[in-house]
Amino acid sequence: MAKSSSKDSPQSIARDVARMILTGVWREGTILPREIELASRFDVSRASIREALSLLKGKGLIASKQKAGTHVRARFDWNMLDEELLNWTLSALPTQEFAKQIMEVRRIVEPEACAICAARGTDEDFARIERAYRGMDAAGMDRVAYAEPDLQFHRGILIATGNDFLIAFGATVAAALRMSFNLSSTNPGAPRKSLPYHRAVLDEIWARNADGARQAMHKLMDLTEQNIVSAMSRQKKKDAENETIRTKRTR
Amino acid sequence: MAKSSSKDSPQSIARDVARMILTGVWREGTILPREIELASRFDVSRASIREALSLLKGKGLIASKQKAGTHVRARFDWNMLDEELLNWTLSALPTQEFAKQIMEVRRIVEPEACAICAARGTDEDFARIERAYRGMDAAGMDRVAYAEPDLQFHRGILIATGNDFLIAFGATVAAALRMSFNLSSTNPGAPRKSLPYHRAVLDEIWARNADGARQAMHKLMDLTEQNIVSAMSRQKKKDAENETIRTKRTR
DNA sequence: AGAATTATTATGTCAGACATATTTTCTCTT
DNA sequence: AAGAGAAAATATGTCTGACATAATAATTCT
Repeated sequence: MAKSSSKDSPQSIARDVARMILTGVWREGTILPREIELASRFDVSRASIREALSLLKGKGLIASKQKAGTHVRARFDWNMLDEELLNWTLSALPTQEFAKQIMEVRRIVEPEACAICAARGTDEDFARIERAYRGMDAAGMDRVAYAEPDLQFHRGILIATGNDFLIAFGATVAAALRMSFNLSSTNPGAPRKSLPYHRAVLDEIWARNADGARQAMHKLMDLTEQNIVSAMSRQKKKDAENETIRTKRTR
Repeated sequence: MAKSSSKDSPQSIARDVARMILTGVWREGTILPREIELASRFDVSRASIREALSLLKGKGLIASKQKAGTHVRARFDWNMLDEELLNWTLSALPTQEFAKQIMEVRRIVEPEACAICAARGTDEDFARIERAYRGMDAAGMDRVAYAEPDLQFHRGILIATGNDFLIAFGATVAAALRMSFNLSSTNPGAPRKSLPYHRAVLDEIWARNADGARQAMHKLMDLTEQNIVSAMSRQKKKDAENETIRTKRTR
C-alpha cells in the first residue's frame, strides 16, 4: 500500500487515493477505509484526510454518507476532463488505451476549434498563437524547450474560440502533450517534425480560412497520433526486452 | 452578500462562493476574505469553510497560499466541464452566451460520438439507448417525465463509444438538457417534437451506419439549438415586459 | 537608500470532543 | 418463526482552540 515515509500533504494524499481508484485497487462502489484508518495509514490528522477527500469529491471520484462511509462513485461520474485527474491517470497507467482515447477526443475537438478560431479569433489571439509558434521554432531540437510553446500554441487556438468549454478542454490537450513528451525520449527528433504542420495551421488561421484551418489541424492530429502510436510500440518492445532479461535473470 | 439564515453545509457554501466567482463579484486574481471572516459570514466553523474551499480547489476555481490568502484562479484553469460547476453557472447566469457556447460544443462532440457509437457500440449499448427512447415516447407530453430518458438517450450514446473522455462529456450534455428543460416552460410542446429526430438517430445506430448516425445527430442538434434560441428570445421578451411593468409601477 | 533582520498574519495542521444519521443488533409481539 | 419496532453502535459531519509554517510587512542597521 502507498504508505509513505513521514509527512504527506493533502494534495499528495489525494493523488495517492485517486491512483488507487484509477488503477482499480478500489473499484466503483468500494467503501474505502474509514477516515481514522486512513489518517493513521498516511500518518496525518483526520482533518488532512478530510481535506484530501474533499478534493476528490470535487472531481466526482468519491462521495460520503454519514455512517455508511466514503465510497467510490460510478465511473460515469468521474470528471476525466479534469487536469489533475488526467495527470494522475497518465502517471498511474499510461496505457495504449488511454492514448487512443485521448487522441480520439482531440481529433474531434481540435480541428473544429481551429476552424472557429480562424473564423472568429481576434488579431491579438492570432499574435499569441504566432508567438507560441516562434517559441517552438526557437527551441530547435531541444525537446524540453519545445514542449511549453507547443502547449501554448494549441491552448491559444482554444482560447481564440472564446468558448469557455473549449478553453476548459485545454487541460486534456495539456495531458496529451505531456504524454507525447514522455514518449518522445525514444525518438528525440519527433517533436520537431511537427513544426511545419503547426506552420500550416498558423497560415490558415491568419488567412481566416476556416476550412483550411480545420484540415491543417486534422493533418497535425494525424501526425501526432502516428508519433504516439509508434513511440508506444517502441516503448512496449523495450519493456518486453527488459522483461525478458529480468525473467532470465530471475530463474 | 449571500449570508443565509442559520446553517449552511460546506456544499452550499461552496456553491455560494462559486457563484460569487462565476458572476464576477470575485474576479480572477481576487483574494477572497480570510477563512475566519468567511466562517463568521456563513455562520459556520473554519473547518467547514476549509472543506467548502477544498471542493472548489478540486474544480480549479481557487488556490491558496500560506499567509497570502486564497485567490481566484485564472479563468483558463476553471474546469467548466465539471457537472456541479455547470449547474451552478446555469442557475447563476443562464445567459444567451452560455447557451450558445454549450450548444457549440455539443454540435462538435455529439455527432462524432454518435458515429463512433454506431461503428463500435455493442448490442447491449444500443438496447440501453432504445430503452431510453421508449421512455421518451411513453412520456408523451409530460415534460418532466420526458427529461430523464432524454438525458439517458444522449448519455447512452456517449457510453457506447467506450471513450472515458466522451463519457465525461455527459455532464455537459446534462447541463444543456437541464437548461432546455427550464426554458421549455414557455413552449411545453417543444421537447416532444424532438422525438422523431431521436428515432432517426436510433435507426441509424442500429443499422451501424456511422455517417447516417452522424448526420441524424447533427439534425437533432440543429433542432435543439433552434428551440433554445427561440425559447430564450421569448423569455427575454417576457422579462422585458415584466421590467416595463415594474418600472411603470415604481415611478 | 538598500540590505538584512524581525514581527506579523493567514493558511496549514493537529488534537479531542460532540452531533447526527444510518446501519446493525436486539427485543418484543404476533 | 417471522416481522415490526426499539435500542445500541459507529462513521461521517461539525465545532473549538491551539500551534506550525511560510509569505508578507515593518523595522533596523549599514
